[in-house]
Amino acid sequence: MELRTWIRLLSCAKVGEKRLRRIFEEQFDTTLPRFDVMAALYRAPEGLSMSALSRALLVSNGNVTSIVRQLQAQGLLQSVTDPRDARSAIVSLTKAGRAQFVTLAEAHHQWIAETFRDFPLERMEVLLELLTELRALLSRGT
Amino acid sequence: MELRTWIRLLSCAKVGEKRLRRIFEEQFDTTLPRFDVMAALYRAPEGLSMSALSRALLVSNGNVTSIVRQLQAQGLLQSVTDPRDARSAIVSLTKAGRAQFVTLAEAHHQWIAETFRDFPLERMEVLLELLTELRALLSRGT
DNA sequence: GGTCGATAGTTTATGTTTAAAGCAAATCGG
DNA sequence: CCGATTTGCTTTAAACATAAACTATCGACC
Repeated sequence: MELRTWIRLLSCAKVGEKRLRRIFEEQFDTTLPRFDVMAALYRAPEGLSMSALSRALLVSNGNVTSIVRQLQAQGLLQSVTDPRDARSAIVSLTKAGRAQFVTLAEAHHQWIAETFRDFPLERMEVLLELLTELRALLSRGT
Repeated sequence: MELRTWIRLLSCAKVGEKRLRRIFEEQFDTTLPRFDVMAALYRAPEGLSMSALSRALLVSNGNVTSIVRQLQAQGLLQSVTDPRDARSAIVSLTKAGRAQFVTLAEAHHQWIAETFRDFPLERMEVLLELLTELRALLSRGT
């Protein structure tokens, strides 16, 4: 039963990500990881270091490097050296990046609203609580 | 709230997969996708076509090609042309593949048992049910 | 039989992801 | 002040993943 629950959770994540990837790809010619980076930066207007980004997104450091580079090439984010620490870069969204993110977030939200439309609110509350509990167990001993 | 639930679900999947990947990598020098392929084949002793595999695992056709090739190179699975249809290959685990899978599945099960140890059974039941319901919504209109 | 569309797989181009190795700057212990 | 370690980030190699283009076969219809 634990196995079934785990597999079902993975399946939900996979199906949903597939859908979202397609939306971002078809409608906006971008990808989910790029959206994730932009979302993290949108929540941190003062910017984030590469390490902070990689921690926030649960991806490796090298991975962030390449995604940031692409977004930077598109002019969606900027990177400046931290005056306190010459090793560290502070990455933040540009004006264009914020505008682009708002558009993407809108589509994201719309997909979520539509998908969860028929999911009763009180069940959603229970689900959120159970997932929170599960994540605590999963993160145990990290 | 729907957004938070969705994000939390993704987070659970990501953290868990990270753990599992590490276990498979460190202890058995293999990967999660290979395990997934082997699991699907273990459940189908008579074998599966490439298309059936890719449908079962929710991954693209070309992706299955490369993973199968690697497992084949390790002698863990075999591929024969379907006598009914020369286009189609029937892939199945070898004896060595089944033995290897049993070992991997054991480690997998152990990780799940340990992770979910403190998750009360009746909550687990509710979680499984909610995830099942959610997956139905996610798969809607595929 | 011969053509035409559909199906099964592979290949290719692009992108994501990790671990590990490497580099440069910061920090710490003497 | 100065070597040793740590920390922040990039690079590299290998694996995974997709979509799109391609090859080969099958089936159906004439």
